[in-house]
Amino acid sequence: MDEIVRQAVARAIMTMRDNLGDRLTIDDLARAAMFSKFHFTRVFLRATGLSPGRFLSALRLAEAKRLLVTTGISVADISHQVGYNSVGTFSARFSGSVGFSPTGYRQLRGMSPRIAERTGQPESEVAVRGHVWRPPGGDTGPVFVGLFPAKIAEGTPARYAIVPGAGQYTLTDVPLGSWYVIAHAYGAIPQDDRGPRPLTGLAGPVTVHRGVAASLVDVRLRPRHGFDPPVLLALPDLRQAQVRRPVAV
DNA sequence: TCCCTTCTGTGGTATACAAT
DNA sequence: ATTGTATACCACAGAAGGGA
Repeated sequence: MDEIVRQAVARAIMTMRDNLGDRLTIDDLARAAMFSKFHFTRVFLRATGLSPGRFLSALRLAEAKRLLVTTGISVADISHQVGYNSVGTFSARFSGSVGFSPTGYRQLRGMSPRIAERTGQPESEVAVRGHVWRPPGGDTGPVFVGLFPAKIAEGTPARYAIVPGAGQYTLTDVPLGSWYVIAHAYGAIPQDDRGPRPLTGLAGPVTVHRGVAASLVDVRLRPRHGFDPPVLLALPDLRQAQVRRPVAV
C-alpha cells in the first residue's frame, strides 16, 4: 500500500475514533485525507476492506458494546454518545450486528452463550476447511472461525466453529454464496496488564458452488492493527481455557 | 419509566461506468 | 492515478405502539 494512502486512511480512522459522537460525513473525512470523496472511498475500501461509512458505524457499535458492559449508562444515552440521534436506529443496528439487543448484551456482560447461524438456505453439502496458523512468535487460545458475507464479523455467520487452538477447522453444509473466512482469538499468554493480545485472521472470499465437495482455505492469525474493523458479533469468552461449542457443526 | 421493534420518508453512501 | 456522474441502495431520524 502506498505510504501516502496508508497515512491518509490512518488519519481518517483517527478522526473517526476522536469524533464518534459527532456527525461525520464522507466529505469531512475525504477533506481531512486531502482526497476527493470518490477517490477516498475507494482507497479506504482497499485498505480496510470496508467502506468509510460501514467502518465508522462499526467503531460506533464497538464503543457502544464497551460502554454497555463497563458502565451503567442508559441505552438512550449510549446511543447518543456514539453518534446516533435515534435510539430506534441504534437499537436496530446494534441488534443486527451484535446478535443481541443493547440490554440483552448488557445482561450477558458481553459474552454470548450462543451464536445463530444462517438458516433457510438450500443445503449445499459443501465443506469449507483449512488450517488456522498460529500468530508469529506465539500460541493462541480457542479460535473462533466464521464465514461472513463481508470483511467484518457482524450479523449472522453463514457457518462457524470454535476450535481449541491453532490447527484444522471444518465447516460443513456451507450455504451457497461467497464468504470471507474470519478468525478471532486471543494470545495464549497475556502480553501485559491489558490482558491477552487480540488476534485476527482473514481469508477469502471463498465461493461455494453446488457440486464441489470442499474448499480449502487457510487463515493466518496475527495481532490486530488499526485498520482492522472491530469484531461486532457477540462471541463466547475466548479467553477462558475451555470453550464449549454451543451448536454442533 | 425505560427500552425494543417496526415503519416511512429522506438524504447520504456505494459503486459501476466515464472522463481526464 | 485521480476525479466526476448516475443511480440504486441503505442508514438515518423520528414517531407509534407495546412489553417489562
